[in-house]
Amino acid sequence: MIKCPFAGLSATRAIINPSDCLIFRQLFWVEVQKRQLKTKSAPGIKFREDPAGDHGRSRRPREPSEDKKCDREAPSPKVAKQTEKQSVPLQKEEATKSSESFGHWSQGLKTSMQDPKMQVYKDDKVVVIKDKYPKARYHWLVLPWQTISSLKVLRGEHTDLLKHMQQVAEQMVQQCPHKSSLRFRKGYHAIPSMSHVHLHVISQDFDSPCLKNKKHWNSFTTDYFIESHDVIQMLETDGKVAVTEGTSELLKLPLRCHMCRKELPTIPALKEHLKSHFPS
DNA sequence: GTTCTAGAAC
DNA sequence: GTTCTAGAAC
Repeated sequence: MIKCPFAGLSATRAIINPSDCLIFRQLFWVEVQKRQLKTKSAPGIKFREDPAGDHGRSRRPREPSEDKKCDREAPSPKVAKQTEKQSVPLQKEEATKSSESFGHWSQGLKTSMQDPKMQVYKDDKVVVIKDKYPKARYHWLVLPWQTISSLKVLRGEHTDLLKHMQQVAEQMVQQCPHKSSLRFRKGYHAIPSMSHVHLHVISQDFDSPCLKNKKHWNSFTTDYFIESHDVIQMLETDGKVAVTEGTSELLKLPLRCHMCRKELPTIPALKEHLKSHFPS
């Protein structure tokens, strides 16, 4: 049995065949639309201002449990709220086996994807969570339940799974209330910091206080970001994903606007420049 | 991945 | 003097 992720839809369903999944998904998308429209402030989405006005620059001792989420509120449980532990299909047990690996920061996605409060969509193959530190107005991660550490271990047999991830990613775009005014990209970081394969679905405004440095910027605006379509194509033609040597050097490139290619000297200057392309 | 901070850049 | 970055630590 799997629990419906919506507070307002508390009925449980057993996912026993694909048509059940479809019904479940339809309920999901309807609910997401309703809730996003209800909570949205038109026309643009404003990030909450840092109450201290210092954008996290204040110096104070770090507490282990602290989780500032780059000066924003905690991820809203509005979209997907679950109060009961659910059974998770496929390889959860396998992932849980190595419990000590969950402690390290690089394993954080494995923890987040299992957290019902983080999940905005799930089916028998994948789960979608909001990026904990979104680098744009909309930034989701699509993750397979199957434990796949990185692009390096992907083989031809994973092609269908990656196609499904891309399909779900596109559904996330389509349910976005601002899809007509924003451009989205779907892709993978060539050399991700976090373990567990994850597909980024990110709006191209890059309007976020969590976008703070050159690495953030270049990881989404250079070839460090590999289109989902290209990864799938590599798997189909070569049976593996080739990451070009020297890709990590792309992170050090000068800051360049992804819209007009103008080079900007600093992150603050870049952010100011982006306002001309994406007025709030 | 993020936070923190020394020191570079202005 | 302040702003900003880069790299260590986590």
